[in-house]
Amino acid sequence: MPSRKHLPKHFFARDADTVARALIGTTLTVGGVGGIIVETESYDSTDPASHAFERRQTGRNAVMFGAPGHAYVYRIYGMHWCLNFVCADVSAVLIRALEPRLGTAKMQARRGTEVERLLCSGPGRLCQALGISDAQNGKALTAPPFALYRATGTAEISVGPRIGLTKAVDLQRRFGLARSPFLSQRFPKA
DNA sequence: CGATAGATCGGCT
DNA sequence: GCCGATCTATCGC
Repeated sequence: MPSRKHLPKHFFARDADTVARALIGTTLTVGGVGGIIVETESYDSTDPASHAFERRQTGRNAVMFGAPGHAYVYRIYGMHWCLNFVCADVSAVLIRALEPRLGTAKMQARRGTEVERLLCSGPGRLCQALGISDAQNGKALTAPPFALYRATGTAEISVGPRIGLTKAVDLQRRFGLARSPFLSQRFPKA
């Protein structure tokens, strides 16, 4: 386990853009398995791509209307899970990629590959590697099985358009650790 | 390398 | 009915 400080609950009680950027370089573990967050995306209620656009509450997105600092997990394309952190004012941050650090053997077994680059580089892969499913939906990020540890230093952050969307495709709400080999995709040049 | 197809199903209109 | 905050395999250059 990293001997670093846990992120406090109020870390998440800010707008999603701020939290998405601040999360780069922090360490996430679930049941002791995880690594360094290298890629995130932000979604808020003004964003047509958000599940909670215009604060429309549905059965699926209910957790986004609760307190910040909780996990919002949903199924996508009928077969993958995506992990989000709920932030202030009905917003959320999608966790898109980790640099694997802890429990890599377990991640390899769950993912069915030895290739480190393919363990947590993408929101669906990351959930499979960490054992995330709807069982974690609504759980607090400040208590087991979750653990989040503060970043050690500053890092150069890349910013660009988000991945896989058909709405609001030009918003610059994807954040990444610059030049990390564990990004789900490269960031566009300038 | 980029483009494309297929898998697969819950949530929402 | 339609479609998606994805992934993998496969095809073409």
